[in-house]
Amino acid sequence: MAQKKDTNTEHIILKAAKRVFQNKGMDGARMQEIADEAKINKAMLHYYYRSKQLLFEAVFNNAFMLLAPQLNAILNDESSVEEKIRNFTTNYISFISKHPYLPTFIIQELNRNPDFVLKMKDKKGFPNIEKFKKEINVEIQKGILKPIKGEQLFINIMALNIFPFVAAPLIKAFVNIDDKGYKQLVEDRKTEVADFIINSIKA
Amino acid sequence: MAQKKDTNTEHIILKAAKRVFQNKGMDGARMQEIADEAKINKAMLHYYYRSKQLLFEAVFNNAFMLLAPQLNAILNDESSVEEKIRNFTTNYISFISKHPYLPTFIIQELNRNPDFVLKMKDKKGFPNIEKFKKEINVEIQKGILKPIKGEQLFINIMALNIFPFVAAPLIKAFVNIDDKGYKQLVEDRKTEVADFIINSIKA
DNA sequence: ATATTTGTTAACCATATGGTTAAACTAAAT
DNA sequence: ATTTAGTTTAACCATATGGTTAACAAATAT
Repeated sequence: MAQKKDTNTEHIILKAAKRVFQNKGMDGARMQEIADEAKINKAMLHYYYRSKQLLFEAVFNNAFMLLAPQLNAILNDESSVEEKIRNFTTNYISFISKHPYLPTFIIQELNRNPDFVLKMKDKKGFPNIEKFKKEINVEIQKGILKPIKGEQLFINIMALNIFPFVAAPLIKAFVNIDDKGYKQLVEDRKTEVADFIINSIKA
Repeated sequence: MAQKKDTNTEHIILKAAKRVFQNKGMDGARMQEIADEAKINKAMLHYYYRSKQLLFEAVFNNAFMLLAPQLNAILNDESSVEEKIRNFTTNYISFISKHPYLPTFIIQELNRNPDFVLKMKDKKGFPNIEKFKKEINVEIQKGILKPIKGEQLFINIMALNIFPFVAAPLIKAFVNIDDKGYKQLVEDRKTEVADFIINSIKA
């Protein structure tokens, strides 16, 4: 029996699909374009992934599973809240700078199909906020932090870190900067954002 | 001569197109679906708007021109920075709660076609950040605010206000709340977000 | 060696889709 | 009443698109 060489063609397809789905989204992506990108016959896409939907889901799961550990870093880490925020902010911005498509892609497709996230919730490794909430409350009790709800703080951290990537074109226009200026601005945020948050919540 | 009744059919089409484009985006939207939504013949869409692209642009400009004045409120208002942030946060969250599709739609389509924002920049009423930056610097000089770059503060304000709407499905999953809980959470943010920002920047 | 399974391609198919056309309809102007 | 110009519809068209098929090539098992 000939063994599947899944490492080769199948992976080439996935990488090509990633590039195309990232840029065009599910609706805008074309199977032919993915085939061209992978430099193979269009039939191969169906041979390995059956349908556009399944190929898309492979790409989406892949993207989501890349992002989830980043969030778990802040949620399940053992350090103090301040340390966690500083570490997360630097790491996350570095990480996304290398994969700038990721947050936009995930958010866009979840808006298109909100049920999608329910499938994710079941999988282990899906970010859970409970431990983080407890730690916030402990530090509030200790007088280290001002009172704030863990949910709201978590959303604020996400917002300040992720939004600049999701809204990049809008920000470039409003702040009136080119790609270089934008890159610098994002780089500055690695420390700016952490300071901004810590300033706000420290008692 | 029969007079154009542009107010009627043309407007019905635009409203239907708005609903469909909001939910499906340019790529996911179908002309037939818009026609069905408007309860008219598909040919009418082309009669009044020539092409899908032009109909889409009508919807997009409409949406953008609805959002722009909201941002100008904070950028060109005469009150103190703290007042501006408090007013903007309450008003903006109220406004978007009534049009929850708006930010997602605009951001999604700008990512699909970043050149689009360049056309917007020329139009008068396009948000400009310069006055806001000066006012920040003045209040920093006066010792009212801690040092912060106007651009970064502006991005932070945008992020904290807009992100929860753009990433609604993600947030609902992470924070593990239903629609009702999400609504309450957003309602709370009308004051939470302003406090969070002010806490951070006040000297 | 050869049968068998797996990988790959070109050609094809059904349907969806944006867009067009020509004719019918409506209502005001003459 | 008839002309005139805008409005609306059904039918149509060309092309794009996701997906399939059948034949062929390559690898593996017997």
